[in-house]
Amino acid sequence: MTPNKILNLSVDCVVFGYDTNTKSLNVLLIKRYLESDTTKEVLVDDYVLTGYHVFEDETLDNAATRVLKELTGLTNQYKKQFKAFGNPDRLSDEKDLIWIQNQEFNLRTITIAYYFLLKTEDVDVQNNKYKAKWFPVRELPELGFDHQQIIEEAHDDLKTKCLAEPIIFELLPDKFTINDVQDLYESILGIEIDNRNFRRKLINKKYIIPLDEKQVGVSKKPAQLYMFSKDIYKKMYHKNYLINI
Amino acid sequence: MTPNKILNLSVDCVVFGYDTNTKSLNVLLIKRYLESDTTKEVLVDDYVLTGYHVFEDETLDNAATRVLKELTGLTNQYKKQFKAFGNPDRLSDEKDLIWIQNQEFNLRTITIAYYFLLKTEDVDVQNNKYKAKWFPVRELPELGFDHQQIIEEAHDDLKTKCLAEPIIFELLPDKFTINDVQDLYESILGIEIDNRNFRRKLINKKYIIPLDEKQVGVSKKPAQLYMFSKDIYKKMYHKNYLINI
DNA sequence: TCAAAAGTGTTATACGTACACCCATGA
DNA sequence: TCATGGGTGTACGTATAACACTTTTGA
Repeated sequence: MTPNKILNLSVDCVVFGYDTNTKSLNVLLIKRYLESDTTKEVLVDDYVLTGYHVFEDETLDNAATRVLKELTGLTNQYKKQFKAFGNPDRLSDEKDLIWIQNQEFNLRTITIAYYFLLKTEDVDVQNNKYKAKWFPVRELPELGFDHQQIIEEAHDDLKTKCLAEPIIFELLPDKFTINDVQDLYESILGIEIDNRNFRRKLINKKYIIPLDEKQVGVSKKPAQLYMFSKDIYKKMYHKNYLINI
Repeated sequence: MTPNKILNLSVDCVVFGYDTNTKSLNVLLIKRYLESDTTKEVLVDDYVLTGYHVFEDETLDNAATRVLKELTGLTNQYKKQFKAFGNPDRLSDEKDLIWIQNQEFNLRTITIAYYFLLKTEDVDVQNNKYKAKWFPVRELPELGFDHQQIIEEAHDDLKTKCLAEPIIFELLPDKFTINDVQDLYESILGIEIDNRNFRRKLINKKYIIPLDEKQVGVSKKPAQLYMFSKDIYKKMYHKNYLINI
């Protein structure tokens, strides 16, 4: 027996992935396609976030985790609930109405939006049953519902958050170069950073640990690899109340 | 005709007020009291946040604004949606079940939590029909539902937010002293701040404007009054991407 | 004149910012 | 040997942190 869905409540997941090769911060989206049975006219052809109803006996966090697992097979990724979206007209665009008309879906549905951080290459998009596809966060396709807005707000939250907490490492492989970290910050924030200053800053952190390893398989001078120690970070961490207004 | 309530969806409002006299950051709470008709035994005796169902045709933000106005008469206060709370067991404490048994209320209700910033003295608690009362945020009474947790998370969000944005002035009168601002930061953050350093820092901001006025009616040396200019702040503001991990 | 709170200055240190060239490597 | 990206050092200015006494005022 399947659990009961709460018909007016869903979670939507903004899945951020970073591709160290293309240096691109990506969002994972699902294809939405529908054509008329009779005229073959294309009725819906765009992308949406992955999401689903919350079940009656399930926490919001668990619903988001379940949805991510269903799409990617992944569990234990960094997850943050960042905003609820529930305007009465958020599903009332014409193609959205066509899309949901045959589904058990309340027109006034509130969605609790989460974002997840992972590595683009951890998801097998080739064999994905939802035809999930990565899009650079600054080159999004046409999006259904209010998902454009949801992604923008997730990205804004991520921008703020990555300045204050070491969540950047959730998007990187365990072993990374200093330039990987810089490239990732530049992707997220949309800015350029001075390499010398950034490098010095990062290397001085005790929780950025140089490994006895260098890159392999690169066609140029291989770079020094580092890892991030969450343990050392936690031990060293003390909240500073710097008023910055 | 009254609009239809969405029975499994509510907003709850954490109303923060600052009392410059007692130098106390307060939360506005509503009395909950019920005794048995037969035995006169006290069944429920505690406090809760102000909140209400969202109406079918209403945005979440408007629902929160409506609830604040209903309780305080105030509109146009600083407002932030900071988290949704929707665990299946969040209303299942015994006294909560007693309290809601005669109400049109779904046991699995999701609440969208907001906080508001205002001045304690702007609310007339003497004649308040809900018996609203201010409590210092560090001396809260017994609370119903999951409202203790909601207040704590609101307070955490406020702590972070007041370091990065000039929302502190939403809690102060239009004319304030430098020490008022310091006291308020100390109340919110629960820390002590060096007066000389704080004073210099604030006075150097161009949007903190000294007035040709001093305090009146104080029994000691009257302090210089200042105001905050949101216009100048906005003009001067440029986002700095200081990585602070 | 006294109690209370307002207001004031200096120094050392850390951090951010600006800036240009050499080096190591694999192809 | 060359093209590519990795890696390095200095100087300056600004902001923070630590620290204690004098001044002004109303009562």
